[in-house]
Amino acid sequence: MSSVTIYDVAAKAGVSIKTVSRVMNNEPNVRPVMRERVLAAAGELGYSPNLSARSLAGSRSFVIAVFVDAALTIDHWQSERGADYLSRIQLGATLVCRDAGYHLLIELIDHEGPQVRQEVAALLAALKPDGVILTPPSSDNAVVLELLDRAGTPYVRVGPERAEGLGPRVHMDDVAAAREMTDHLIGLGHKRIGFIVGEPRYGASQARRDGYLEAMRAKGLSVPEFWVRQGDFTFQSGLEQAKALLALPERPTAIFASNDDMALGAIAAIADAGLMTPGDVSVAGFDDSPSSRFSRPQLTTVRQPVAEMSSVAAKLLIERSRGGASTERPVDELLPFTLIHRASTAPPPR
Amino acid sequence: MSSVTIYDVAAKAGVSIKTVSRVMNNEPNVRPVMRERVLAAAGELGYSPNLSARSLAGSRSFVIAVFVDAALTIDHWQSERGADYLSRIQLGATLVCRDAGYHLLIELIDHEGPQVRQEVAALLAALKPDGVILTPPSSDNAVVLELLDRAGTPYVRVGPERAEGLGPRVHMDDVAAAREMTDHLIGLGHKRIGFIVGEPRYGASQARRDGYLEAMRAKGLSVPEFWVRQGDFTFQSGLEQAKALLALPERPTAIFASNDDMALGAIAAIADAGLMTPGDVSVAGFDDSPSSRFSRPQLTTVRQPVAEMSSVAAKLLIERSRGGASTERPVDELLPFTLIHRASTAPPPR
DNA sequence: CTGAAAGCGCTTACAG
DNA sequence: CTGAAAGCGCTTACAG
Repeated sequence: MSSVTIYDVAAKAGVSIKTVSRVMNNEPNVRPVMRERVLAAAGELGYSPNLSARSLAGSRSFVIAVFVDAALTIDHWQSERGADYLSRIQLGATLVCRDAGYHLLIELIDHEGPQVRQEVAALLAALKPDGVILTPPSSDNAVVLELLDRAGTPYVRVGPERAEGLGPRVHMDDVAAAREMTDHLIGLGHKRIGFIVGEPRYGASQARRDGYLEAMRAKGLSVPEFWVRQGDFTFQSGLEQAKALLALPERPTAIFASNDDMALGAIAAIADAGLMTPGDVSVAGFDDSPSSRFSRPQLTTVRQPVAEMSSVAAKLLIERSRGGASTERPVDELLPFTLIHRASTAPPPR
Repeated sequence: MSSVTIYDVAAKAGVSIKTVSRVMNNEPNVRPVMRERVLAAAGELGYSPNLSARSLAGSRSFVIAVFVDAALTIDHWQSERGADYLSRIQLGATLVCRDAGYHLLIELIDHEGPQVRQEVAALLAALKPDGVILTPPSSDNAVVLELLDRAGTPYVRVGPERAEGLGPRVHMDDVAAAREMTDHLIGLGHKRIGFIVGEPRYGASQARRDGYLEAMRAKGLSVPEFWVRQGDFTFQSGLEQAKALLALPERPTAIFASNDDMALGAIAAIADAGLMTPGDVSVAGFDDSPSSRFSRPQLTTVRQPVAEMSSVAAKLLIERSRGGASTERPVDELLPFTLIHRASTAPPPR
């Protein structure tokens, strides 16, 4: 089917294509009468401007891209652990884009190896997105940032590990969140609190461990090395590391797993050991994932503003794409986390 | 930054832009020497063809769109139930698209109300995707199908409710899967098996109920009306409906919930009633969602080939986009499901 | 096997 | 407030 073009609308409305263009883009300097005529013609013909033509002729592509790490995402998907983080990123950004007439493209990027440079450069050249939302570990990747700068493509770093000076960022304070959760456990009376560290490729893993250590030290509680166990964000690793913690001569009365999947693994390990959560051992998680609510007991955890972060990122990029390089002040949005108190944490036994 | 165009490559290689175009598109009739020269020039300049220009000039856009229901998806996302189905659809299609140099666009469609027609038409006109993957309930939406046909946009219906004659489809047999799961329970010795129906807007809900009823009847087991409870695919509805089943004078010895979230709700209800799963009551689910593995006991469930369906759909569309309207035989791919036997089902007590 | 010309459907920059 | 011309970076259809 041959589609309706700007020429058809112009002919029907009896104006030039430039006037149609003005109306479609809400530009000023069109008499209301003209505007009405064009709108009517467009409506009758079912006209919708061709995105490729707009993109080629103009300076905007109406596309926002999200960069996610290919290996981690595929691994996450294929291990059937779900992809809650990516889902939330998508939710936040999609809704904003949709309202603004933009389209969201999720792009898998291979961050390891020498082909990053070429892959990202090709993507930017081919797509010419109006903006890119960078998720960890893209948010901190020097090559990606350099190529974006060089291409002049605006971007927002979501939840980056490294601080300012590297371009706009939207993030939350993982250190403070882990500290508050640890304080919550200490406040309940726990002194022996084990910690399960996450996948080292994510900067958040270190941040959460640091928050835990800070809180413990601030309260004068010593942290033997063997209380801090290396996990990888999977249920299985949570189960194994919790088992190791429970086997200690003086076993912890609480386990803080730095994500929910590992926390659920810890609860399973506690049950396997014939113990109760939280009666014998309290468990805290991090993420507020869907399964944190399905577990029994329901998990005490930290809600990250993931959808909010990507929503803010998308808004910033769309604003910028519309207004030209409007706000040149450095963007550094810190969004609040929330401690979700549920049933898996309680005072220690006795 | 001004980008590298086909003219730059042609100049550097000392050929016409048409030859560069031939090389970039792997077209025949280029001498190996020329090909090498062009490739070298393109490599040195870091050339990547502009997608908008290709799309505007040519007959392909290198974009595959996925239509998902806006209301259901937003609801799913915001209720923090995760979006496992969409994640799997994305996994399957993204990987295929990526390998083929295509881009995947997830588009939220409002299926209710009068604006569907305009919204979908505008989307197709603006994007001109090379193909559309329809997920339920888009797969069965008459307006969507009509507009796609009219626009001449190839599509594949994933998991449609209605049968042949409506365009290519890739699906699984929900009725057979529910029948087999019911047979599994009957085979364990259960005779009183309650069923929790899913959200009625999804065709799969009816299919699964039908499978359950067929299996029961085939074995000569009567199904009192109050054994079949209406849920809505949420944990909460599973909990409530299971509670109702457990309150029956002759309570069922098994509950078949037609998705995993409801099955987890049922397990919770059983625990709340001071009973054991599967010791007192067996529970079967449907979906093989991530949380089905995190639950205790782990859930016996049905694994749907969701990623495989979307992967097949993407392959079909890309093939078609490449080869012209190649295979004109009606596509009707039936993909196999798998019963996953885990710990939540066992013989009835006694 | 290779290339010159025309055109895809818009926006930009300019003129009036 | 409105429009005619040029051009965005490719592919198509044709000629040689």
